[in-house]
Amino acid sequence: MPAPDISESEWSIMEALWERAPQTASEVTRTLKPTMKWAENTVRTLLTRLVEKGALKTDENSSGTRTYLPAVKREACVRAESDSFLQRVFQGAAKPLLVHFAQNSKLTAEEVKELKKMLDQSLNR
Amino acid sequence: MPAPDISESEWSIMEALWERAPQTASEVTRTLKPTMKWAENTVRTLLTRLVEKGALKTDENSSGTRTYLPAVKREACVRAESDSFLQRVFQGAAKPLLVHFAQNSKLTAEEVKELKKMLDQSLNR
DNA sequence: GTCAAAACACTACAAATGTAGTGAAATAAA
DNA sequence: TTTATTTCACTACATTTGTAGTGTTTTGAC
Repeated sequence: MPAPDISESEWSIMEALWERAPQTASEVTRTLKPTMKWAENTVRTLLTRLVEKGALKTDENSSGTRTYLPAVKREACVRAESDSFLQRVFQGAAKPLLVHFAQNSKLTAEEVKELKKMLDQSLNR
Repeated sequence: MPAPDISESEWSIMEALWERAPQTASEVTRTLKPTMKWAENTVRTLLTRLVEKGALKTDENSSGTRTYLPAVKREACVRAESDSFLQRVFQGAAKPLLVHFAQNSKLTAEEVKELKKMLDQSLNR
């Protein structure tokens, strides 16, 4: 069960279902309506593809309608995407990546404090 | 000149040319030969596509052979890719991203020190 | 000048992605 | 039960990506 490849459009679907599951196709459509202006059939196609990829599972609910839910954990997908991004853009070097995002993000003092703590912890581990 | 979309294979080509430019198609092929085992024509196709996208420029060199060189700065592409990744996988929230990479990278004490400094600097700016 | 080697322009073609449309089947409403 | 609505399975189709092959044109080596 290696985390499947999830394309950009597909991520939106996954997020909706990681957020709340199970949902029917029309529920997902309504959930995403404000952000993405997709036809319902587009959402259905993406749902089907994600099931084929093994990223989602599907079920008939009591009333006979099909519902969808994640088959892979968000964490696993985030990890896979992150690794691939790290390789592709930063050639696997975490420090430059961290530098980039540290420099380009507006963080609050609070967040900076937390991050510094995390960094320290990452050392003796 | 918004940074063009550069696919995974294309990144390898770009890296070679950001590293050293200009290079002819065969030079790029030789440069990448150890890593990617691509036919020379594959490299040529990618070079052509990158020129079409505006990511590379091309020139006849004195001896009549065509040479390639970057038309966009690595920094700009890194930024574009990073932004899109940040949106897609972390919904635009830099802190979780930084937490993720801080936790999943083995950094040296030295690197941690530098990063903490960067974080501090990112504050008063 | 002839011929092999290198360079290049075109073409190829399958898989993945984005984005639906069509038509049948099931369900709810009248 | 006839009809309108919803759900779904299939099909569609243009782009992008990965990965070359073919065939022509140059060019460098005799």
